[in-house]
Amino acid sequence: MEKRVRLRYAPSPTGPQHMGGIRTALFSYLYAKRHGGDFILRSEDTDQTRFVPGAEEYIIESLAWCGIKVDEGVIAGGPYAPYRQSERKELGIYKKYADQLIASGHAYYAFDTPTELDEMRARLEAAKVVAPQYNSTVRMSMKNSLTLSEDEVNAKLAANEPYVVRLKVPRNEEIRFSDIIRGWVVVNSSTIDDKVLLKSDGMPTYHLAHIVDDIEMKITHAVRGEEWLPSAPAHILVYRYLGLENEMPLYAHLPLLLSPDGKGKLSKRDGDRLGFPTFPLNWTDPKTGDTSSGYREQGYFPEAFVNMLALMGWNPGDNTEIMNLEELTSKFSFEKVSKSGAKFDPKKAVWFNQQYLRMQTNDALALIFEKQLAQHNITAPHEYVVAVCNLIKEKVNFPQEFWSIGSYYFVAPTEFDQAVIGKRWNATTKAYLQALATAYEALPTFDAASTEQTFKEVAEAQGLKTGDVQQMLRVATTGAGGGPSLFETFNLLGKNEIVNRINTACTTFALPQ
RNA sequence: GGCCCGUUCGUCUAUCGGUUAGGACUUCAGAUUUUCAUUCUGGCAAGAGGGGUUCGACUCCCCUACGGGCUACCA
Repeated sequence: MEKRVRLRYAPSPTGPQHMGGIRTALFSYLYAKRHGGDFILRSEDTDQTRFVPGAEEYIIESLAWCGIKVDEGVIAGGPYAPYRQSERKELGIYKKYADQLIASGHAYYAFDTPTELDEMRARLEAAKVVAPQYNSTVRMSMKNSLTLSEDEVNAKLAANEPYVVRLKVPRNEEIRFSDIIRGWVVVNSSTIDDKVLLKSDGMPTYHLAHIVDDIEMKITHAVRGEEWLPSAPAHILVYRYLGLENEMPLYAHLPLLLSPDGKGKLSKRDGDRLGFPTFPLNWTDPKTGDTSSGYREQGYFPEAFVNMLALMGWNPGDNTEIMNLEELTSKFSFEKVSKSGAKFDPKKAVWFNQQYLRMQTNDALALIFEKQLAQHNITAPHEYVVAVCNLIKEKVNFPQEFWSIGSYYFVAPTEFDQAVIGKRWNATTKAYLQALATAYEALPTFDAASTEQTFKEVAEAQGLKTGDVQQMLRVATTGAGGGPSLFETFNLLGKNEIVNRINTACTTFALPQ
């Protein structure tokens, strides 16, 4: 029988998850759902010094916003609860596995103090050792259960002296494993250090914790960033020494998201510097009070964000680009994940949002616009707002641009495009607008067709080309030099409003000397 | 420095030994819109370099260069 596919996203709650983390979660989710399996959220809060309040809630809210449903995990609960490693420590499972490794001779106690470790590194560096680290050669000159007598070790343990448990990595052994994305990776064990498995505070490190939990939670595929590739061989060793190599999940190391200008992996600083969000949601640092911007607050549709993220390092194999979560799920596979890092392109992100904005119904957009209007104490009939959205949605990338581009549909403009006025406003155009106002006043029906017709007739009567006066008419009535169809706009605003605005412009705009 | 991973248009990518190397973003030009935006059409633009293997290499192998990651009692 096929094993049920189970993937987890296991972030450390040390701050907000940035878009790269969300992508890792997304790929895990897509694969799990593609194969009818489970998506689990686990909190890897083993570093108590770096714990940030609110970070866990943040990640849960981020996933929810993206439409990624958690089957089991923190908050959601499930058969393998608890899903927080700080709570799982109380179960004694990490210690149990560590003890097993010590018993089988694959791990050992180490009593070295931080100072002694620093001295060791300084010594190695001074001796120009190629790879200065706590390893098979160095450990024999350190304070641990390999160099101390059994009595000494027991005495230290009995005296509650602080200790860590380290993995006893063999010297000069070839470790090979198959990564779903990269294929065979071969590493010599001499390049790996004796990783700390259990810290002196009793907490496991990531190296032990994720393995124990992946086994306990029956995880079948472990998806994580490429930054974990160098320590993967050590993880293979742990599985091997635990006798669990056959139950080991398949690893998939994802290529990294890179900075747009090619300086390393994508970071919050890149976003600040280049002006785009790196987080899914706004985040306010509880310590400093600084707020980092998020895609949601920037006006991105979650579907656009997810779509954009999915296409960074993955493609469906054809030229399809616009895909919702269901389509992504039906097409996802690790075979189509690329091996190389992907530079993030903020412009393409904007393009994705534009695509999704246009897919929205006018009704849905009106609901968004109405919230903005309410902030300006404006209420308008829903049908009217729907009609306005229909006109202006082709001109924006984000919903929040609605107000800045379309406020004149609700209030008379107070600011006018001075560049156009400087170029077009003169006695001739003024006379034209005055005549047009009079003609509009007399119109029995005031719709797009009739206002356009009249606009042309009056121009012709005055011997003017429509091109000479059209933009001035737009500025006089909307304040802006460009915009949606002018006569459709007139149709919405109505005769009185338009005539008033033209007259106001004629009396307030100063003629050039 | 050491170790690991990678390398197709400026960017994201398709190609799984034989293609005029395709698409998208960006950009440019034209058309439409009596403006702007949209839309449409078209253009510019790529296999890092050097060796092999092969009838044939972007595709397989090696070296070099470049890029990235890791090198904590952080994940």
